[in-house]
Amino acid sequence: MEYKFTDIEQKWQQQWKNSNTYRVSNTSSKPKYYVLDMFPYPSGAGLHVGHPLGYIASDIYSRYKRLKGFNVLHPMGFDSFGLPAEQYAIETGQHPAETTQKNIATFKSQLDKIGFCYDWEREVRTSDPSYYRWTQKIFLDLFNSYYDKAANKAMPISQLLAQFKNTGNPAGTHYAPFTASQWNGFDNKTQQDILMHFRLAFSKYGEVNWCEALGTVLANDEVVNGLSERGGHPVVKKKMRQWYLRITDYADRLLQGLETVDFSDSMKDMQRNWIGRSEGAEMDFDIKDNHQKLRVYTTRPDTIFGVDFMVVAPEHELVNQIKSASQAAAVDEYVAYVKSRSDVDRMAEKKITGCFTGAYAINPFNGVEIPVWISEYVLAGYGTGAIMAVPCGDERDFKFAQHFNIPITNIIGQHFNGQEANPTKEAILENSGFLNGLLMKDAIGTAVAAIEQKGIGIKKINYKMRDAGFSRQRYWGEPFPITWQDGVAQPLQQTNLPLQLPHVDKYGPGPEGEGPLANIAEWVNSPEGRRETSTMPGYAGSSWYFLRYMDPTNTETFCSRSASDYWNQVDLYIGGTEHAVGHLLYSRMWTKVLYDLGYIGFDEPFKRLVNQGMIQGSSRFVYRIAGTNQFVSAGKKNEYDVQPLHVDVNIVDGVQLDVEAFRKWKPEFADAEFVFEDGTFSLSCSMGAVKDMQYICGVETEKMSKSKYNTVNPNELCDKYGADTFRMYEMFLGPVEQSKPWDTKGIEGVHRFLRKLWRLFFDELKGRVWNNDAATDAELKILHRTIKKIEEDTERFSFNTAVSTFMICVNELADAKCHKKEVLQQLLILLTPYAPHIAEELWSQLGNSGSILDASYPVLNAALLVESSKAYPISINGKVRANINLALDLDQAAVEQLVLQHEVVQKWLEGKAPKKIIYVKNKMVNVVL
RNA sequence: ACUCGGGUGGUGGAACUGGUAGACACGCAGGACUUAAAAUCCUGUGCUCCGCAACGAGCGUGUGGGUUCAACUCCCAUCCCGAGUACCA
Repeated sequence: MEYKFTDIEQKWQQQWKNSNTYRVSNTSSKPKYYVLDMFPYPSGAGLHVGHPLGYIASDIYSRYKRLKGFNVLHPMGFDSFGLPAEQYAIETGQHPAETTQKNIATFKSQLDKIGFCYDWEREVRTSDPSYYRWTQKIFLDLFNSYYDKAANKAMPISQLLAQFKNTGNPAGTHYAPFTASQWNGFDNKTQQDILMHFRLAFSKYGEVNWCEALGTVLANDEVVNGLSERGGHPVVKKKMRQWYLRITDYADRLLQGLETVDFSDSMKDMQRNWIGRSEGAEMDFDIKDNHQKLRVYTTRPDTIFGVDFMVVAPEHELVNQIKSASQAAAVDEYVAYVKSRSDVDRMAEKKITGCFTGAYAINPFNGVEIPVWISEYVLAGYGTGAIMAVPCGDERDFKFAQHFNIPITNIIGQHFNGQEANPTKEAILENSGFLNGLLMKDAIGTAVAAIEQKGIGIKKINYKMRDAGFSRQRYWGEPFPITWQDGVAQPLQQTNLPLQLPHVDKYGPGPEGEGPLANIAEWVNSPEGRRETSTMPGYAGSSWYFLRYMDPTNTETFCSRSASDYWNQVDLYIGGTEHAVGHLLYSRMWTKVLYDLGYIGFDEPFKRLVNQGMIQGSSRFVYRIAGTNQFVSAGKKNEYDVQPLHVDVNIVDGVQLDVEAFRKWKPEFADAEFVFEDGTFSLSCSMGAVKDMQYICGVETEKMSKSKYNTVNPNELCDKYGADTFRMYEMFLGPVEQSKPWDTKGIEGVHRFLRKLWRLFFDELKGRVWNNDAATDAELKILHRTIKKIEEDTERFSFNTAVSTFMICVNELADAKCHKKEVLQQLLILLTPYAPHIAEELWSQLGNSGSILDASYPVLNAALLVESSKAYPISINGKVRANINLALDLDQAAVEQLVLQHEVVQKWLEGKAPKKIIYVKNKMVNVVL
């Protein structure tokens, strides 16, 4: 009986489906465990071998946890709203709903082929109205909430409204103060406009990243180097009315929350950098001969006496009010120049530019007059849009001063060499008035105190992170449940949700930069007013999907409190690093809001995050002699004028090209001729493969993509070797977290292992070979060593070494000719998470009924691993020279005595006594001469 | 430039708290079975040297130094690769 993996896998996949093996209940006496994959965007290309890496890892862990007695939630769904589907729709004339439907079907069939244990009854799709009605509902919650700074949490906006009515807005908030009577005197529009400044989801005119080619606004993290992340189109700044999420109010909690979760250091670091918290002070400088004050932000108030000039962002509103008559023309010209420069220009050439405004600020501590400049290196959007420049301590300020010949004041003595700025905090201050003699890092506090005491500034914390843009001028996304009446946003009643996306035939942009929805008059003009025509961004639906899996069919709420209380946080979340600052920050924020509003009982969504590495493609090249249909082997390519062409990796064995397959690959290569590695030449006529005539391809590691012909379809590997082999091979390739190029070559080794395992049970000739004999101690030792190692490896996500452990175990059992059920049965349970199909099959062949997933996990008998004595290496001065057999219960003194009697040790000692003998229990003995 | 990872055989990678570096697998070489192939099995495989051989010696984890009886592992310096951020005051 041989290992017929195709039959076995089909049989069990069907069996699992029929008996609902993977259905999960929300009521169980078992402890819960929630394993989640970042759900995929169902693109038209289907899965390639890179995608399932994380899914296999999570599947292994889920099955392992289930065997260990947990009630495991392991769902899957689709992030099915988004730009590519819409782009594809425009290109092919199909509706995104149709293509999405088709793509999801392909994805699901591919996933099922690998044998994942998803509970498909919990599947979610973000583009389903039954799903996005809740995305819209949560949006309304965001819209109807504000961040209460005192309580440090989100509260219903009705509370704020009551406060405005009764006591007004006190001084010190981000909005100008007003009294209750003032508030009550405002008309509705004014009141609503003010409330808009507090809502967590709010609308305002703002500079946005506008991408002309895509016809939409992009979030900061969707823009890379001034180009769109998708497609690489230029992005410009544009003023538009947009929706935003007030994520900046959560900056501190997003930062603090990182302390409570188990993410990798680099992941936490990326989030910290993105949030970009900095502590400093804001202070006002009087402008000479002018009533204006210039407010700057600095993290180094200790350097206040080293300020040689001020720099204001060119867009700053103060510029026009303070520029002197003589400098006005130059300032206007410079501002025009800056406006003409796009982000791409700025990135490409960073040169020092600027213009003196003619105005002077007064240093409040010594009355010195400081020239005020404008320059594009100061950003309008950060801090106050103005800085105090300290050239001896800041590199950019220094270069600016040098470029414009501004004299530099040295306040750090020898620490400043005049050649470059020194940003140290360890210097003793000089030329610094009341700060003289203080260490800079101590002077920061002193300076802030003085600033606050003078009433010219306050301590201030700033963040790099901006509020998140939340609207897109696109069709394929969630419509906003908002209508506009006389410039006031009106939320839709919750009972009217979902607000369904209308069907359109044309996806072209609407007028004035609006989205395609603006073209549908009957939709835009609703009885309640004019509908919002933009849609929500891709991250809306993915910010809360992990909650919906807990209670996927609830029609009363997005997720009942009892369900979210039971499943609680995602215990293990697996996905790529590319979502470090996008999805992960947004979903963390949404979770905090839902927690603040009392919908859920936890404020961090993901307890532990594991980032799987990217599997890159390993491309193969053939070299065509320019202008001919002749191809040169890699080793000879330098002798000709060649043009490298990507060749399908699936017709290359390692690096050796299958010449016949190549001729059949594309019609243009049908009569290709070859110059082989040994220099021999082939004729175009078909000829049998001659052994020594090898065509060697070039190799390069690149991103996996169809156009590079380096994609490998998991379906084909499953057909050829079986899903179990495929799963184990993906794991065997290396650590899950590591990126690595795909190489199909080694898959044979894993396949051989599974066949060898099969032969422990069945022999091709003899048939059944497993038996019911009692296992020997030696055999049980092999088993229990494996139990121990597999458990350790699985727990710490070291799946590659776990696969090795299985191989060693099977090799040892085969060598020992051990075919005993007592041992094999336990081994199968260990193997189940990794190779579920073959484990199920052999489990039932051994005469067990029911799924192996309901078997009890083997218990380690540690006593079986203990040896009575052990061979220890003896090293002399760190170098191993001999071995000695020692009983395990010996103490240091007894070991020393035995070691000294050892003939090799005596030879080295030459009659002298050793300095000391080190005995590391269970490891080794070292003699120091 | 800054921050975070990472450099181990021909290749992918093991070595968990410092304790016999190179597990396991691929590849390669040789052999058995076979008319032959496939499949399977066995042996060898870091480098260098000595020898017919058993055996033995030396060198080896990017590079240079240090701590230690003992370093892939810890410390200092330096080079290279990858990821992220990019005028954030």
